[in-house]
Amino acid sequence: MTKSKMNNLLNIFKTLSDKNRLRILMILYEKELCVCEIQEIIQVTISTVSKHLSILKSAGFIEERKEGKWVYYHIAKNFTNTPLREILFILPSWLKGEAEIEKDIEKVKNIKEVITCSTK
Amino acid sequence: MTKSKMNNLLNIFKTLSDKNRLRILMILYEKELCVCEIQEIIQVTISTVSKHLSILKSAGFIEERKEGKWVYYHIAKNFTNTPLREILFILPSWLKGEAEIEKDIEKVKNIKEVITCSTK
DNA sequence: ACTTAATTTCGTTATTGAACGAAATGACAA
DNA sequence: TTGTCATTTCGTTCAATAACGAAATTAAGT
Repeated sequence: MTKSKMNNLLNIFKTLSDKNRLRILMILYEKELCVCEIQEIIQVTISTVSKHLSILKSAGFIEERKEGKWVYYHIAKNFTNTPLREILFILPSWLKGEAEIEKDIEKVKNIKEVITCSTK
Repeated sequence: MTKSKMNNLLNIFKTLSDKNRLRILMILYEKELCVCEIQEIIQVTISTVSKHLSILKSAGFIEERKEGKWVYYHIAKNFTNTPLREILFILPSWLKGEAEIEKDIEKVKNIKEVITCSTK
């Protein structure tokens, strides 16, 4: 059963109506990251990060890739619909220069190559 | 005190996260309408319509024009920021063909030229 | 199998937001 | 100024959602 355009669009807007989800999207534009790395940057509990990721994923914004113990998330490459594709394309331009986002991106760059979530 | 890009964008997405507000926007693309005409179409109480309109207005999506006893609302012509302008431009294409929206638009076309809110 | 680490799920709490009806406000006409 | 109609504001109720910690799940490595 296919969702209506209306419900799909509402789901997209609701997904984007949370600051931490926008922050997560913006850091994923920079680099594919695992849950614990995202938690390092966003600074909420791991369960909250996981919940945000599941919301972003079910709306089609991000995709996951499992590798060993880790689950990596990246911006979606396969788009399920037009609004999603167009928003993913334009979103970074809307938040460019925002101080909080720039800080997060800076943190992404300082994340070590080898994952060391528990031995941070 | 200027709002941050982040808060502005969040406000835009929150404003668009409600079905009745999307319906109101879509009928206003068709034609400038007063509060009671919008109520006729959307079918919620007048106070609820008024609340939605104030939210749409404060986010910059619509503007008002007072004429006698009536307050007419139309899609904004003066944009306060980039995301707003771009979304207002593209939104109709995202909801084109949606059954519920088409029905609302049909109702707009059948609204009489002379306003007769109380003598409907 | 057993332990450890990463992630998800569950149950709870606190906040936000949509809807309603009633009361208040604003504008015009008699 | 009084009455009427359009709209907004206020107070309340109910549903949705973000956050947390604890428990459950999943995947290696020993």
